[in-house]
Amino acid sequence: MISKKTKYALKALLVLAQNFESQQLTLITDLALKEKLPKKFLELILLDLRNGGILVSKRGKGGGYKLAKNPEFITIGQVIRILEGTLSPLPCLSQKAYRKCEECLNEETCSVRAVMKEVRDATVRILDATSLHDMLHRINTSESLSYVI
Amino acid sequence: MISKKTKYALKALLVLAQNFESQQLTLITDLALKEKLPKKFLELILLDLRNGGILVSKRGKGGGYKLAKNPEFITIGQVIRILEGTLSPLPCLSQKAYRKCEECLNEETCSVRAVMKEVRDATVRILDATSLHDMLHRINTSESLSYVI
DNA sequence: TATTAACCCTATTGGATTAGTAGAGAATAT
DNA sequence: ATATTCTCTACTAATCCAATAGGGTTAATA
Repeated sequence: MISKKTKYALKALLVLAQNFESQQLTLITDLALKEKLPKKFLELILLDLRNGGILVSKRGKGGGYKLAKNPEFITIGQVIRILEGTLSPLPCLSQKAYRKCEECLNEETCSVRAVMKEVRDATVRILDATSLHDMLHRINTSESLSYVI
Repeated sequence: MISKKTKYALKALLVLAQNFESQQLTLITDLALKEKLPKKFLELILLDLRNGGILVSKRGKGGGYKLAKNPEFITIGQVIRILEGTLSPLPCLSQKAYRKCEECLNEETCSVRAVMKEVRDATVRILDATSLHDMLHRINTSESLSYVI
């Protein structure tokens, strides 16, 4: 399960991706209202995304947030890594946040690890290949909505 | 991330899968010792697996645990569903434990859900296709250990 | 330069979940 | 009987999650 934090982040980022062309800054308040997200909580999330290099902000009157780069170059994988720390189902599989499993005798021959590595690889393949731009587009293209068919 | 509970369960099940041919019962104590798992905690896990239909037990002297069916017919997906409740990254995608996302306006057009559905489908595809028997076999077959190459 | 708008940062909190531990109870073989 | 072994309920400490609170800092503008 991904956390609400991550889900809220993605919802807010999609709004910012829609606004990207305009070059304008968007207020936290507006993001919170538009997506029905708790404002103070969203503040923390946006701060994480900013520190993660995905957003840029401007303080003071006339301030706000916008994407740090084109929505085509921001992937869901990046976002989840910032907010969840990793995409891996086991700590011993994470690139970013590797930790040894203390009860594991031999990582090379651990078959739990081997299967979970397949899962991680499949997940990474999807999430690092899907950008905010892709997601925006996907809403309106029925062929990708397999659950509708 | 999968919980330690699930990881411990898989480790114990793999030992039981190895012992399956013998038709013999295995003691909780032996499973705990062999895989270095906390015994009392493992007791609870095995109970869950038994209630989930994956193990059968016998009490009293000469008692113990064994698999309820052939290791070929026990998948990692089943095990994770018993211990984690679901394989889905979002509650609104779970078959077994569906819950609506309260802040979500329209499930049909939610692109977060659409991407996560891809992840869930890929995960399910792997985990429901991998049995305990597969895992045991995989330890000794180098072609599946992609990280060795 | 005072005001106001907006993000920034730290701390706190209530509740849930995780990862166990404790101990008595029930079944079974000998 | 009694050893043994699983069963069941309860408890606990630590951590994480999902917020909320409130003051601090920055910047525009009148």
